[in-house]
Amino acid sequence: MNYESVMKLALERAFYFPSCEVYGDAQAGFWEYGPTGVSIKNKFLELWRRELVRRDRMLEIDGSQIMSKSVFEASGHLGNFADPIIKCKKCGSTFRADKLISEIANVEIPESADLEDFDKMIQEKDIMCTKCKGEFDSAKKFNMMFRVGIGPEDVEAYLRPETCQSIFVDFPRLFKTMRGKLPLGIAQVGKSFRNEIAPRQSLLRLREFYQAEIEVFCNPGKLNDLEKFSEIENTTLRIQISDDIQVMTCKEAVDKGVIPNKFVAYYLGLLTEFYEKTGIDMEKSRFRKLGEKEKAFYADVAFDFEVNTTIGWLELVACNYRSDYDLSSHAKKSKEKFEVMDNDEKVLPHVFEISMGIDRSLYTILEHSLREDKENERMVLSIKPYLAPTHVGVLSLVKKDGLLEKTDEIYRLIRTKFDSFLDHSGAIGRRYRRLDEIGAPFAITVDHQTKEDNTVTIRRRDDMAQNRVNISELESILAKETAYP
RNA sequence: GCAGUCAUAGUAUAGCCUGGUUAGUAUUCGGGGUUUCCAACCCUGUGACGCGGGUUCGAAUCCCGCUGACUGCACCA
Repeated sequence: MNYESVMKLALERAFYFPSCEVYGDAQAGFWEYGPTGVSIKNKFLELWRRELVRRDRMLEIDGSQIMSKSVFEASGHLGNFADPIIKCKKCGSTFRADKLISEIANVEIPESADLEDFDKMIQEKDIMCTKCKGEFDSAKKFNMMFRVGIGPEDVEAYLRPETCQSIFVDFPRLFKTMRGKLPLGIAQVGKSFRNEIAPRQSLLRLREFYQAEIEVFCNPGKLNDLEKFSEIENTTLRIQISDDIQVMTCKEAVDKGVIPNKFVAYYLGLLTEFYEKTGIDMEKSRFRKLGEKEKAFYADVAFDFEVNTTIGWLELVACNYRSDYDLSSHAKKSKEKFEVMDNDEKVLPHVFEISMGIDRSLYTILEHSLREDKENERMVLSIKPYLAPTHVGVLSLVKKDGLLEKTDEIYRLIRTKFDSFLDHSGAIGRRYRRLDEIGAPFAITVDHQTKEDNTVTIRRRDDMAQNRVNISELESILAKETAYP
């Protein structure tokens, strides 16, 4: 389905909707998850925990969203996460100072240069606004981080622009107290905040968004010395090489040098196995190796996991080999020790990061799962049962003849075990359609026969087929059908 | 941030040009009835002009500002 249909469903069924929408001064880039959206998000994260965190024995933490200024001085965000901008005094157009100067005067000034250097060059070269020939105001830094003031003294601090900084600063304590051994994965789910210039397209470009990040700390001398690589060596990856997407196993990718080492390949393999289980159409996915100019300021080698949607390729995960950039910066700034022992060797670990965009992943799952069943005139969200916001609808065929009471009884039996929805009102077909739209994989219907022999029908969402089972079997059937893979 | 288009119930829309209606329609949703296994039908009810200002006797309609959405450019750790 397309963006428009997903958006319509999201609004109608409370998957997600704009934040503060009753007020006129609501700002772009902030969206809320409704009950249906939260339910999918929780299940998606549970799958993530199972397939990555637990599988790989990672440690999960939950850090602060507000972090001190020093953190971002060390991480480089205060310096690098800001763009030098200049604004025309006359028409108000804003430009990237470094880009404009290189375009017009053909002089390269690094974006991290002092602001005075930009002003000087603009004066020297007599650069005017390209739109209205107006004069420029002096250059300013636009930092994408949200600044906050702590306490009555208004002490400078920032909302984190990525969740991983707490993982880095917590690393020494975690390694010691959790009896860490390299390679060690530390994971975190939470919100990050970026003051985007142009937030767009609901969940796809937010100012406040969810990340599920994993930082794997490793011995840089042992990137090809990884026993568990055998677990995924035959997992196939789809990797973009020049203009083609090539399909190859993790092992082949390493042997051919497409991926620099087993360590990186291992995690790209895990990630692939995870996304296969989310129901995203993997035929529409690719890993793309980023060029020098595209990479983040801290990344050595970077692969983006991207998925093709109706609005183009969407970056769902950034996989960055950050080397010792973060740990050495924090070590230097904090004067704490970040080296650890790896057997007899003292090393400052390198970091490989798997930074997942949750909101974008959820959108993609919705887009790839939503389909129109024209034959039966219905919209169906064919989402994996273990990700469905409602597992099962519990319906009475009619309200009278004691069926309502019987239905309530069955609902009470399963409501704490599954996400269940009780519905008595209206035509049975309408109630089935409603469940189809929010992706409930099953519907239990109580009919007259139920009173005679204690059986109910179970209807399957995807093919509308029904079969009759005894009430005593319900729990085990549903448990089996909605279980995580 | 720039440019263009746009903003009316939960959703999708009509009305705006040419100012005056009880703001229409479809669907959804609540209550009731009837039928009972795939959005049927009948009765009934709830529900909207993004926010702020201006013009006018009178503004959903005309004007200005703001906010948002969409598309393109720029940006994107």
